[in-house]
Amino acid sequence: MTRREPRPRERGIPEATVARLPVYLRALQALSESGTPTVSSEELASRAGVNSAKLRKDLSHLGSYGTRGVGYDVGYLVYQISRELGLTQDWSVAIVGAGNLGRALANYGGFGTRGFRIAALLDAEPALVGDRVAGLSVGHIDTLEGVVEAENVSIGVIATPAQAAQAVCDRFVGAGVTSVLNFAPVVLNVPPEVDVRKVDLSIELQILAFHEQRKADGREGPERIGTLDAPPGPAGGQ
Amino acid sequence: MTRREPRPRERGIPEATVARLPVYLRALQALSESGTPTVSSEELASRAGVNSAKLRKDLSHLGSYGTRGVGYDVGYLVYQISRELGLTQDWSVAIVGAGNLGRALANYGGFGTRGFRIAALLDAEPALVGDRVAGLSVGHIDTLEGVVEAENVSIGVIATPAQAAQAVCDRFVGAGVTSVLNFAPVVLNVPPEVDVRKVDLSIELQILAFHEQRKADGREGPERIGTLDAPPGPAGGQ
DNA sequence: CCCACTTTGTGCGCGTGTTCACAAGGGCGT
DNA sequence: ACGCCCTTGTGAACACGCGCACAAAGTGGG
Repeated sequence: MTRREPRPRERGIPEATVARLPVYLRALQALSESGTPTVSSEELASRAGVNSAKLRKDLSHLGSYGTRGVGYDVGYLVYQISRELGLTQDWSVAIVGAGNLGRALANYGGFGTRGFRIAALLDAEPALVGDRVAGLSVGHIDTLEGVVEAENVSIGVIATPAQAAQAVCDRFVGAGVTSVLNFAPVVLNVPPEVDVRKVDLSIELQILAFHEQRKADGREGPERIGTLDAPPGPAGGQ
Repeated sequence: MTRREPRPRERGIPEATVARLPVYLRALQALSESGTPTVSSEELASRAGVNSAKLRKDLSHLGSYGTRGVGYDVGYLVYQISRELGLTQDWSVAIVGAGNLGRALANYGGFGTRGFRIAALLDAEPALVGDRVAGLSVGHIDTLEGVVEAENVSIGVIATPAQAAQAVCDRFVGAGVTSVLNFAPVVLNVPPEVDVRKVDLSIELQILAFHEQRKADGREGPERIGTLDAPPGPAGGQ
């Protein structure tokens, strides 16, 4: 019934590959700027921090853009990857939350790569409205729907506190936004046609802490050291 | 030879599970605060945005902490997950880069969850040194090694521009830091014993753009529309 | 004390992703 | 024009993660 199709891979590029294409693109752009005309899979893989076989398989999903015995033409690959990622057109982005994070995002060098345009930076706090950040003026959250429509915003960025995130998300969705990038530490509920990606600082830190603990355990000897281990007990916890 | 062991899963918890534990933990903490004593896998899974079978399997890696017919004791699970993630001890974190991003991170509510202590916020820019952010004073980057040693920092956060990232990383590693959280858009080179996690805004945006383009293609009709498709050509790129 | 109901814990099949290893293909020197 | 050497593209084996579906286990009511 509500069975979700495993997304029949609309045109054949695996999700894992899509996630790596931007990394390749960045490495290629650096090569391009340094005037390098061609690059081997080995070299590019090393710069992207991946295995060269994986790189070749990833690129093979886009087509046969390499030349055996030579490598890949840098400029050509940049173009092909950009096109595949949809960066040959401009995407309008609206950021909600003009705190430090929202400002950091807005200042993030033309949003890291060309292809993205910040249509608006909005906040609920009247004191912030009107501030100038990265060449644009902070708008009030109530203008969200208007901006989304007028500027044809398709990607919404949520840089608000956790409590506000779901409400902002709902407004984005209601206004027609179909992709959301969420920096707030909450799980967002959205209709299935909307894509959500989450960036969560504290989760990343906790994952690092886990591995760090592993390493520390190893160093201090594998014997269970005297953990002051009176677990709350399944009955009385909290 | 340089064959990398596939990491024999030191104590049995799959990486994918580790990445979800913090999400469960957050949901559980919310339940705990609202006074809920027990929760079923179904309910918790829904709040965490995952499948309930997956949740049960994840939790089963920590041990048998549920009660059949009842569910999980919220307080007890909070404790067990915290312990597994290493959050029952405090980790010292140093942040390099006191721009908007660094400040956003420093202000991130006691770093999202207890278990982390910001030992220092450093920057290379003399004009920023001495600023007070989130109750601490911005230090100079040259004090990095001293701080790492004195405060026993094991996790380094890089919130600098791309050009500076590798150098900062090298200093972290040289000073004995074994986990790095990198916000700069570069691939860091580190010795194998160091863990690096990357958070990259522009990559996330590009992935969203990819899917957005897919959706748009679908809407405009599946026929290849007249892409002004004169690819630079493998010969003349750049 | 037993039975019906609820919910956990997990065996299993499937799809995805990763890596090795090699055949196919193209350039370049002679 | 030929053959060597380099690098791509991919078949196949393997590892991993996911989700279904069900047996095991504990609860509460009569």
